[in-house]
Amino acid sequence: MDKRATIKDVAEAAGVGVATVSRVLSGGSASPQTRERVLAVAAQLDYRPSALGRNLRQRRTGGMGLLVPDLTDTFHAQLAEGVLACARAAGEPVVLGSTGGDPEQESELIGMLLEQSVDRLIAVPSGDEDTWAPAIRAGMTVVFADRLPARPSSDEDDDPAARAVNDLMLLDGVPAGARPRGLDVPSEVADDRAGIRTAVRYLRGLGHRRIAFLGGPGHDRRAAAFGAAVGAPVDEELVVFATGSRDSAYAAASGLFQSRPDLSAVVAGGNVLGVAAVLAARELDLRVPRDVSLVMYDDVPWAELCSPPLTVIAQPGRDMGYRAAELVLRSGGRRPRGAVLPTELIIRGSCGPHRP
Amino acid sequence: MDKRATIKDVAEAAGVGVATVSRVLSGGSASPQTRERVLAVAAQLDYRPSALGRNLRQRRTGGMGLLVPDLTDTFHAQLAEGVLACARAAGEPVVLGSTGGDPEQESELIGMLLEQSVDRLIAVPSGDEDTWAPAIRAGMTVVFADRLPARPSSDEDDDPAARAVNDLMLLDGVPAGARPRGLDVPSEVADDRAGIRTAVRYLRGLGHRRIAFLGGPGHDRRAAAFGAAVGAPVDEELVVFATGSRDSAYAAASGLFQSRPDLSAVVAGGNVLGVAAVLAARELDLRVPRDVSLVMYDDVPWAELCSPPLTVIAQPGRDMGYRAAELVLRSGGRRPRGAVLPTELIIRGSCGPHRP
DNA sequence: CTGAAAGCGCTAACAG
DNA sequence: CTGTTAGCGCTTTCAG
Repeated sequence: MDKRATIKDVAEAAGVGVATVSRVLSGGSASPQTRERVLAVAAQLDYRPSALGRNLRQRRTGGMGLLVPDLTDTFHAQLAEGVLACARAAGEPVVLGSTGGDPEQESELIGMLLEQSVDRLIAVPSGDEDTWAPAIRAGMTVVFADRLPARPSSDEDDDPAARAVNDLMLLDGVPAGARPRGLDVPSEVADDRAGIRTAVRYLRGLGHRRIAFLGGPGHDRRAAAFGAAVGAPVDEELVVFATGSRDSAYAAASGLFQSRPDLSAVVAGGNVLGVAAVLAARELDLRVPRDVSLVMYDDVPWAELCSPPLTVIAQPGRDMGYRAAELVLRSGGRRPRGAVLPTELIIRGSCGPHRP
Repeated sequence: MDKRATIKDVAEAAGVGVATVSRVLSGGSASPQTRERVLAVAAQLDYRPSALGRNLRQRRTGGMGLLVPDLTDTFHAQLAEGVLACARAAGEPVVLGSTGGDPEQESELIGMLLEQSVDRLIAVPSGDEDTWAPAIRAGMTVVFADRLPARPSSDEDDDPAARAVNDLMLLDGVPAGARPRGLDVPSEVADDRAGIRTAVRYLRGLGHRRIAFLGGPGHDRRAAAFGAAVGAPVDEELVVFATGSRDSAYAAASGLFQSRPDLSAVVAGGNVLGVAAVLAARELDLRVPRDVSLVMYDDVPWAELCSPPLTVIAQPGRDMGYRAAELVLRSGGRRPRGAVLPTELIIRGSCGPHRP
């Protein structure tokens, strides 16, 4: 009752060799006669092939790893649900890790996955390309979701021109592999350029001129898109970044509102920043949308909870995860580049006309 | 560059036997001299022991499985983060599965974990004890979190008296193992009896008499606690259950408000039901808290987003997950029974005095 | 079409 | 203290 039947048990009970059992169970050739008998015995013994044996033999674990910064960020949870749905359909296990947005923890988790011989990995990356190079080199099939790793800081400083080019390509969703010295990794990301542009245009149409962007780690593409959407010259003070924690997000939002009372609208780069903005505004007695209009990235179930309900830039988190999983599973054939998924501006009640 | 070094490589390079390498790396005895050499070579070769080999040898996979109904339920995400934090600290992998609240999918995932020889499992169960018996029988170490599996339906129907007793014991957090014919599984759950009682008393103190309970799958204990808190006779119409989807939650809330316009307060058994209640109330032009007071289970980051901010029964989701992981990892020694964790009523703005 | 045999990388006896 | 050896359960040549 405690120990499971092995392939050997089945072979003996069916009066065949283990190889035959293996073939039958993995769809190899066998006479209908034998096949039936083996299948019957296997069912009878409630035999389940051990992934352990198979994995060792094939020198790789099936399934995939999934690394996200923080599951309590509802968007990441949606993405994870998508990955899990695809994995479940494929009968494959998913090894999950939460990095807390910390490149170091990310590295450690990659190491752990390597140790487990998990050679397929979906990640919402926190570290830069240097963090990810080892994983690629180790032969892992990785797919990035939601965002791409930043370029190593040394490059940024050394070569601002290259960085600018890179940012532009980033915006267009050009895969890193096509970028100079980048990683060759497919990815599933949202069309941030279009998403942000639509939002900014919408706010402009409402009469807003001083629009701020409130971002978090990994929102560089969105910030760049914001810059492009508002057009030069960008008021740098209106682009602020938090560091990842909810407290930091709140502080950043609060600081923004206080230092720039002239702003009339803000675009939050993610749902965590969105709630931070609402809370900070409320604390400062700024009414949404009367005093300040707000558009938040991510359509989450509780966006409507706010009154008025939040206008959002929806991105298909679940699809993104599902597609990333499909991609990483198809590592056999030609590797598609991944895709840039559409966003949608869902207008609810958190934006109003500019009141001078 | 592509293939990793094996223990054999290290042994050869260090001029020792593989057993010695194994010993050194797992803290066995070895002369300082040898130990140092082995360590040096291992580092030099960037050797990482393969979990595959070890697992097969030990006929078990390290780490643990984690099964939750739905990650986009923020409480489950918090719980998962707790589990991941503990696992990360222990360097153990976590295989995650999302059941969608469906016992059948749950069974399949258990089967998948069995196939992977993952013999430690933390679960927020959806199926009843019959669903879980196979896992236990198979020798898995399981720990339940947040809730316990329901008793099989046959028992319920056959023996209402036993069911009543069981409910009471459930309320007191008596582990299933101590209940007649129950599963012997440790668990980490919140003190629902106290949590609900505190909330009901609070509402009573505000003058509310017609208080409803809005529950979802797995909220039986909370419903029972609610019954106990309001005292007999319980108005059965004021206790309603949704089936798991957000739509169902909304429908249940909406139906409740419409069928019983006399109710003045509702206790939502989880955050999903909480937002459903807010949305349904808003749709029916019921103001919170003027027309209806609301207390929601789960303190989530966005509870304050609502205006007024939601009064909640907080339960330590992260701790719950962390503790469950500790418990399942300590499967070697004596197995503690788990614990009933405290809840806290956090009063914000969604409850007001009863206005007749 | 089928069986025997050789390992995958590792640990746990068992000798030396 | 250390090396040799025997598998863990499975897939995959390679003969038959």
